[in-house]
Amino acid sequence: MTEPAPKTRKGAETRDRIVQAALELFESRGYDETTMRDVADRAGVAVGNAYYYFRSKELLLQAYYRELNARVAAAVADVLATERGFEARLRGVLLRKLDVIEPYHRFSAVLFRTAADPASPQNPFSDESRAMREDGIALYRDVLAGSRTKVPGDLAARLPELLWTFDLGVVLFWIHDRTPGRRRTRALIEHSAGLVARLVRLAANPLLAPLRRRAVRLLEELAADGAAAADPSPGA
Amino acid sequence: MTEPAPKTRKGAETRDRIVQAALELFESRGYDETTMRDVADRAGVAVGNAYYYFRSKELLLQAYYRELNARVAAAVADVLATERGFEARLRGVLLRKLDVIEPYHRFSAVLFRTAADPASPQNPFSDESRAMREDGIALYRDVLAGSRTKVPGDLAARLPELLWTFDLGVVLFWIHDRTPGRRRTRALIEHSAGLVARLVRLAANPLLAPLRRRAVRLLEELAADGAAAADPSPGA
DNA sequence: CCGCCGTCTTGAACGCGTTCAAGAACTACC
DNA sequence: GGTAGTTCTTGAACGCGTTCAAGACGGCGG
Repeated sequence: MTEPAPKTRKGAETRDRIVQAALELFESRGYDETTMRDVADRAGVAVGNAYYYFRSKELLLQAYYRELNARVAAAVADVLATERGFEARLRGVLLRKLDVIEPYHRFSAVLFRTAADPASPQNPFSDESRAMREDGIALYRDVLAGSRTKVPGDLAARLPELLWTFDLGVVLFWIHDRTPGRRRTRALIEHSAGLVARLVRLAANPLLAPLRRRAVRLLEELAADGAAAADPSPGA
Repeated sequence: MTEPAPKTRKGAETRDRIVQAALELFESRGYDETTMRDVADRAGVAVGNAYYYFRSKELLLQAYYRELNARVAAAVADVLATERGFEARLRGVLLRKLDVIEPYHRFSAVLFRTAADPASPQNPFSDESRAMREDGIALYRDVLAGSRTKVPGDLAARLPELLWTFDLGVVLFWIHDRTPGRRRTRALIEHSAGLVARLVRLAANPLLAPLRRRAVRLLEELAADGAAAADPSPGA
C-alpha cells in the first residue's frame, strides 16, 4: 500500500519505528508543525530513510487514515448486528463513526485538503479509492438490507450510493464543525436520520412515483456516464 | 483585499505587472509548475517585491478567483432579468455560471484544495468569506423572488441557503467532472433543476407539512448554533 | 572464507515558498 | 535645496519536502 514493503525483519522494524515516531509527533504537535527531519530524528534514522519507506509526508499520514477506517468498520459492525429499523441503523452507524474519528478531528483538515484534490489518489472518487468507495457503499447496502423498510425496486439499486454520499456530506460538516464535542454534527445526525428515513418511506408512495423515477433516471445517467469517463459520483 | 493597497501610481503599476505575469504563467504552465521566481522575473521585479503585494502565492491565485466571481455575477444578471419561471431561472443561472468558469477548470483543483481547508480564509464557510457567501445566498434569494413560484413561509427563509448549498454541490461535481465539455455536469444541471423545482412545489403540499417543518427546524437549529460557535453551514 | 547481490541507510544537495534587514525612490514641508 | 518620513524594492538567507549517488549490511552459493 505504501511502496517497498520491507523484505527483511530489520526493514519492518525500521518502518514501524518511523510510523510510530510520525504518529506521536503528529498527535502532540500537529501535522504541519512536524518536519520530516523531526520524524527521522525521533525514529533514529536519516531523512532519506524515511523516504525509502514512504514516498511523501502525506503517505505517512495515510497510515493513520487506513487505521481509522478499519476501526470505523469494526465499531459499526455491532450496530448492524443488533438494530433492525432503518432509521436506527442509519443513525447508529453515523454516531459510531463519529465516536471513532472524533479524536482525530485535528487531522481531518489535512486529510481532507488532499482528498479534495481531484488529481489525488486519496480523492474518494478516484480510481485508487475505488475499493474504499465500494466498501462504503456496501456498508449502506447492508444498512438497508438488514432493516425492514421496503424500498421501491428502481430506487433500491441507487439508494446505497445515495446514502454513502449523505455520509460524505456529514463528514464534510463534521470537519467544519468547531463546536465542543461536535455538538452540531451530533444534532445533524440525530435529526437527519429521521428525515432521511421518512423520505425513503415517502418515495414508496405511488403518488410520487413520477418524481422518483425522474430522480432515479438522473442518478443512473450520471453513474453510467461516469463509469466510462471518470468517476461515478452523485450530486450534492 | 490583498494587503497593502498600493499608495502611489507606481506601486499600482508594479502590482498590476505582477498579477499579469502570474496569470499568464498560471494559464500557460499551470499553478504548481509556476514558481514565484518565475513570476517575479517576468514582471521584472525581485521576489521580495511580489511578496510585498501578495502575502503568498495562493493569494496571487485569488486574483483570478475574484475576477471570475465578478464575471459570473455579470453573466447571470441577464438571466435574472428575463426568465420568470423558477426552474428556468435556476437552470439558467447554473448554466451561465458553468460557461464562465469552464475555461478555468484547470485551476479548480488548486482553488478547491485550499478552499477545502477549514482553517483557510478561502473556505466558503469561513468568516472571511462571509461577504461572498452572502452574495451567493442573495443571488438565490433573487432567483426565488423573481419567479412566480410560491414557497411556504417557514421554508422561504431557509431556501436560499439551501439552493446555495446545492450550487456548491454542483461546483464540486464540476471539479471532478472530466468528461469533454463537462457533459456530465451539464446533464446534472439540466435534469436537477427540474427536480429541485418539483420538490419545492411539493413542499407546499399540506400533506407534507409535518415533514417540511421537521426539515426546516433542523436547518434553523444548525444555522443558529453556527452563528454562535463557528460557521453557519448547511448539511450535504 | 570470499565475493556477490539485493536490501537498507546515509547525508549532502536541490528547488521551492517565504522572510527580512537594508537601502533606494518618492513626497511633502520648510 | 535640504531634510524627514513614507512607500517601494532588493536579494541573500532560512526552513521545508524531497532526491540521489554513494556506501554499509546481510545472507547465500562456491
